[in-house]
Amino acid sequence: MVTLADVARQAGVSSATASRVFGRPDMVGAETRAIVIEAADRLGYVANSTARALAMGSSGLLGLVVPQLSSSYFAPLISAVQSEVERSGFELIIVDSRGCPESEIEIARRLRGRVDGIIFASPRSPGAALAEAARAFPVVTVNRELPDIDSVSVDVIAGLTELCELLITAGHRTIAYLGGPPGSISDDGRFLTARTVIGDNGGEVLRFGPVEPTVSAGAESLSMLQEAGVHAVIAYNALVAHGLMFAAATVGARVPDDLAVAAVDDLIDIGLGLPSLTAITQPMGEAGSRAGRMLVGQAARPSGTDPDTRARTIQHLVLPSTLVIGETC
Amino acid sequence: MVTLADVARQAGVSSATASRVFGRPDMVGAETRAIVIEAADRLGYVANSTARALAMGSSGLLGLVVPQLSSSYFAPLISAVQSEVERSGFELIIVDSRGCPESEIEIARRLRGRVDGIIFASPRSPGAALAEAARAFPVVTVNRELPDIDSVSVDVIAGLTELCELLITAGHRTIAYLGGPPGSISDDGRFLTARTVIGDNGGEVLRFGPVEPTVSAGAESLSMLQEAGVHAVIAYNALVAHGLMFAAATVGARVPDDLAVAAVDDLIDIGLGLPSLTAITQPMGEAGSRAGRMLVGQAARPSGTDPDTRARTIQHLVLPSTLVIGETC
DNA sequence: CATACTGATGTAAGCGCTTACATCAATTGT
DNA sequence: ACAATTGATGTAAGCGCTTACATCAGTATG
Repeated sequence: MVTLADVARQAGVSSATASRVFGRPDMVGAETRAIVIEAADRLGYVANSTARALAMGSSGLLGLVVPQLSSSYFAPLISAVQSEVERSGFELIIVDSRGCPESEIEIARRLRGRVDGIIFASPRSPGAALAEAARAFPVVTVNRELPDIDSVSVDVIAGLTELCELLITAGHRTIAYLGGPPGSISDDGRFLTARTVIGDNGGEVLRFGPVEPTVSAGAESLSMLQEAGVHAVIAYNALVAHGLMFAAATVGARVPDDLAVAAVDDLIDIGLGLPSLTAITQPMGEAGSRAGRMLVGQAARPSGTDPDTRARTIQHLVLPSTLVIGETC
Repeated sequence: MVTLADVARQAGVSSATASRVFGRPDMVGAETRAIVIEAADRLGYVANSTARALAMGSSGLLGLVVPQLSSSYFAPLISAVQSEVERSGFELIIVDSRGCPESEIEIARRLRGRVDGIIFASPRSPGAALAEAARAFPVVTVNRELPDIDSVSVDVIAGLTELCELLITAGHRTIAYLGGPPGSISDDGRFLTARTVIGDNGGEVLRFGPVEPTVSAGAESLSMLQEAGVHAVIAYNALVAHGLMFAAATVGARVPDDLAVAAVDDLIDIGLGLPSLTAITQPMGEAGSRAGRMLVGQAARPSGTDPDTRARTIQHLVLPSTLVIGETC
């Protein structure tokens, strides 16, 4: 392993100068700089970022904790966070909590002292545990607002409200909400919003599910809805909505005439030639890059500054979701 | 930030003892150990893994470079690598190379000196660049065999051969290969294998595509195949196969009678009530855990040992793929 | 009872890097 | 021509941890 000292010796300068060549090139004479660089890559020098991290008091690593890595919901977020973070010269370490609240905080413990900050995407842990993880440590949450932690959330509620009003305007009074796997805070919120908005307009919401996030689960749910006599459904997920539509096509039910279909996301267009889906689009990529920027902002702040300066205002950024009106309702 | 020294002072021991309490608990008297631990969590001590890494000469971090994070192909691999690596007390840092060969090696440069080893999943970079990245540094490749680098690959060729024979046996002589995005080494390999096997049996392979990995792209490809008059197709991807089948159903073509369909993977079952797909299943999870284990094995080997001991034999592990015969051919 | 051994703890020297401070030559101003 | 300023470089003190080695008491052995 070739070290800075080796490079310095080879170049005939002190290790301080060698260090400066990489860290603050403008502090070094152009000539010396060239010699050092030349020496460095003759020797194949690669900076040891561990040592650098220790000396500088920060690792240049940021953490991103997601409930599920292979989820198309988080994919654009992960990708955006990664770009944003790399743009600022940080490295990203992504950890999959497997949707388990305990492992979220366990991960936070392990990551602390190794990374300069953490983003929790849609965390399921108790707020207190998260707050604890965030004390005196840069943390940003996504889709979860906690009093003392910066956050960026996507306001599905607004889009959902709009959607409910659309359905009401279209004459629907009984509307099904086909919900997702239990344990999701957002799922409850969505149902409640739908119930409130629709209730305020003299309608009624029936909650169905939970169903798995798959096309077949959606397809299988159709009979359930038909038996209940509903003619409008809000599916928590586009895959499920597609399943419903596919099953409807199979049994000869027309969309939207016999069944109006809408979804809370539009993650996937499997392109079966089905009518275009009315769905609430969530700007997860945008959320990711905002969260990334916030975290970089916190982490870059030199930790030595006095408490007053450090006591920044907590930011809660809320991004609007968009209702995209398709042919399905 | 509370350090080991703080804990030691609080506990009234030397920092060496405090260190040992965490690193080699059995070297410390039971009583002292209790006192130190007590002090540590009264103070809320979290070990600084950067410092530990520097002192011990290894970071406890491993890297995994994938061409696409949000790919269902790599999802089981990523997940398995993560489990394996965590089981061994390492942390995993996952980086998305966005399928770009240059960024693969750029990432390798950045990661080096920060992690103890790297897994490249289906790398597209030139072999020389990878070999360079792996010199005197633990590296494992997945789905790419290079002379000096440990690897684990999934032998799609074997399954594909079996598949071709199946099609030949079923009486097909002209078979379409519907290929994926360009630049994939494996895509070429698959086509060539198919051509060889089928050619050896007096058949002929027509290459179509490239098509995108989506259901709609598959659906749109049907007419192309029909015009060419083929009655058997090997799709590089299950989504595409599903699209073909869906389109076939739409135009009244029967599967497998009018068109035999097979796919090289079975990543997704969108469950449209279509006949079960004949496909080659790739054990990506297994590949991931094997690769993880290999890398841990390399990385755990103390780097100080003499060259003779270090010169281990290069391992190339090949996992068999399985041909799962469904109803589509 | 002196000697050798054992096990627990302390001392201090790094790990490879950054950076405040000191140094020194080359400029600049008067 | 001399002090003051500037810019480039060297010196050395850490960053928080691990660990080889020294130390020291307590036990076992002759």
